[in-house]
Amino acid sequence: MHRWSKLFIPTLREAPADAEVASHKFLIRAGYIRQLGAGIYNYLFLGQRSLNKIIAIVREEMDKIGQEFYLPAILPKEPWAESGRWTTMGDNMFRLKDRKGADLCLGMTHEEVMTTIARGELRSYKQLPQIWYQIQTKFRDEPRPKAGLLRVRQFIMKDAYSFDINEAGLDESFNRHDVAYRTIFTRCGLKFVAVEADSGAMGGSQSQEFMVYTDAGEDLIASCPVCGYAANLEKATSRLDPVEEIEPTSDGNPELVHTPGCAAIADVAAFFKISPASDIKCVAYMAERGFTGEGHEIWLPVAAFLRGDHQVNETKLLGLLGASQVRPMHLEELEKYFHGPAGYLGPVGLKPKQVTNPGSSPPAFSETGELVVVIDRSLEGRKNMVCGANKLDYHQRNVTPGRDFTWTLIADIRSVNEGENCPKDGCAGKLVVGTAVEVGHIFKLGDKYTQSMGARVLDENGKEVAPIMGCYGIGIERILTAAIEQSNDANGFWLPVSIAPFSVVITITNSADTALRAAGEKLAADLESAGLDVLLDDRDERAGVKFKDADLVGIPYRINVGKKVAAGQVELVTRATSTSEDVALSEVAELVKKRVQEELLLEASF
RNA sequence: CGGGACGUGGCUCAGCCUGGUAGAGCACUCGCUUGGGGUGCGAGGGGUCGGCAGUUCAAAUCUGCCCGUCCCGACCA
Repeated sequence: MHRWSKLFIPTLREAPADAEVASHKFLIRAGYIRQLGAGIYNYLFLGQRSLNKIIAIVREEMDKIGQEFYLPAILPKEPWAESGRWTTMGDNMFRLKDRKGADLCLGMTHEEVMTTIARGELRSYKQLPQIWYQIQTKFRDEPRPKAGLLRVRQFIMKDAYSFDINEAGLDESFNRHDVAYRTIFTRCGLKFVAVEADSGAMGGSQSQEFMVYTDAGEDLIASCPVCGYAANLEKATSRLDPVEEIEPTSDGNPELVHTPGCAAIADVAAFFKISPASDIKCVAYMAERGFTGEGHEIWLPVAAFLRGDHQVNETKLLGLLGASQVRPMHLEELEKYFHGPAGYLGPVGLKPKQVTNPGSSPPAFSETGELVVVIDRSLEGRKNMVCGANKLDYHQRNVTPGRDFTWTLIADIRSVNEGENCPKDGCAGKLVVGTAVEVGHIFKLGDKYTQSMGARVLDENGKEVAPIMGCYGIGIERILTAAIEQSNDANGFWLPVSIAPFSVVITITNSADTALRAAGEKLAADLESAGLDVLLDDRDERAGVKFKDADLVGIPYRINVGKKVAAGQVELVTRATSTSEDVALSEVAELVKKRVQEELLLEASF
């Protein structure tokens, strides 16, 4: 029996000043967590209890498709050196040395270690497929931890890895995770959406994120309310309405125009009395692509051109270039590659590098040419546009892509905007953009790790092949955080029964009244023997204090044992709706049990 | 890593500009009181004012350096 009077549930009347989002404030006020350092938290009794319930659900569903391992959190350098990520992971990896001076790191993900196991043990296609998972603490030295448990430096992750002999097998493993994840998030009571996602610079053919819409989220999701299309903004596309071209002037050929002080898109549009959609904007980057033999970064100059009213999507650009990062060009670099100043950059007269391995990814570029010129698809077929002239205070008009300038690559490198047309054929929907929290991610890795680390099995023809992998993650704390974000009010929050630390709290309104105490004790025992997690609030506090605490800490049901007990009645309060109903003391245990079971069934009935 | 803010008892904050006894509310302890939405009264305990150095007769207060935390951006699951 859990008696509140004996437990450590340090509730706070006020939230710490540095808590911004609801989940952060309430996790602390409700005594779930306490901060130890930036992005480092102690999980107290209620918090740990809730996380344990989440973990139990994850484990139950994962056991249906895979096998649970437990890998170390402290890892030697070698596997990371083999995959190349010892270098490329950069500062996000916590690194340390042992007493002998050997390099170690704290695990931020476990592809390498899992691949080490596969390499050592798997020999035949007959041993495939394999799905291995673990529930483990991960460490990532986030540049900016924030929002309580939303972005932290130590967190619990369920990570799974699949090994298959071929693409069809990977499809199957991927789909099984898709189903498992949907079941897990549904059972946890989350209103989630599965979206197409970017698979990152490491490649991979398919990538899907599980998102919960909330203002506290850091990801932007574009979705179509008509057909259900949903994608991370890093990946989302749209169909653009055709742009009405402006009429050419004079002979229709590019013409230099003096445009003093027009360094911004808005200035240019106003000067020429055109829509920004008829202006070509230039964003100049230096992109990092790998390392030289000596370990120096290789930087590539890149000019990205797109419509004046569009924004560069750097994730798309990175993927296109096979680059690990981009940064804006410095002034002297602009001068070197464009021979012109910022605000007046344009594509005419540039010397683009050429792709030397067409059709391959990532692209390789010729030595000839000065920079990689990338233009967005939306410029294809356009004409008579305005762009910078690579000369201070001058623009050009009558510029037509293809006729007046060429490029290295043409691709979708822009971010969609709310209100643009859904990209699905025949769909008339308009995209909406919302913020969301990522609670899970599944994606097809391919053979990057098995290839580079030398994992090989024999296929049915006796030929050596590298198994292809999928990897699949769930952020345990983020499930709790997202659940709080989606269900809170001024007084606190309420969790789904499946992940709440307790299903029901029994509030003895006056602990000094021995009859009430006895009734509460008996009711708690009854509910407990009915299989429910019960918290008995037997503290010597005023009723108001107990009500406030009960509303705060996330427990979905409350039974008030008070003066109506004399008439054989108690009150059953449903936290989510703040509704109260009088129920016979003799029947309330059965009723609550029924409600709880119904809710669990509903959550499990996906 | 760039920009900004902050650091005073467990929490929320005042005091700092203009240097001179360290404060309030909440929380905590004890007593009484009250007993259905954070009761009321009284008496208490608790703070190297983030750290170090400097200026000064004297520093929470002024100066410098460092550390830490939060927010925006960059980055990232």
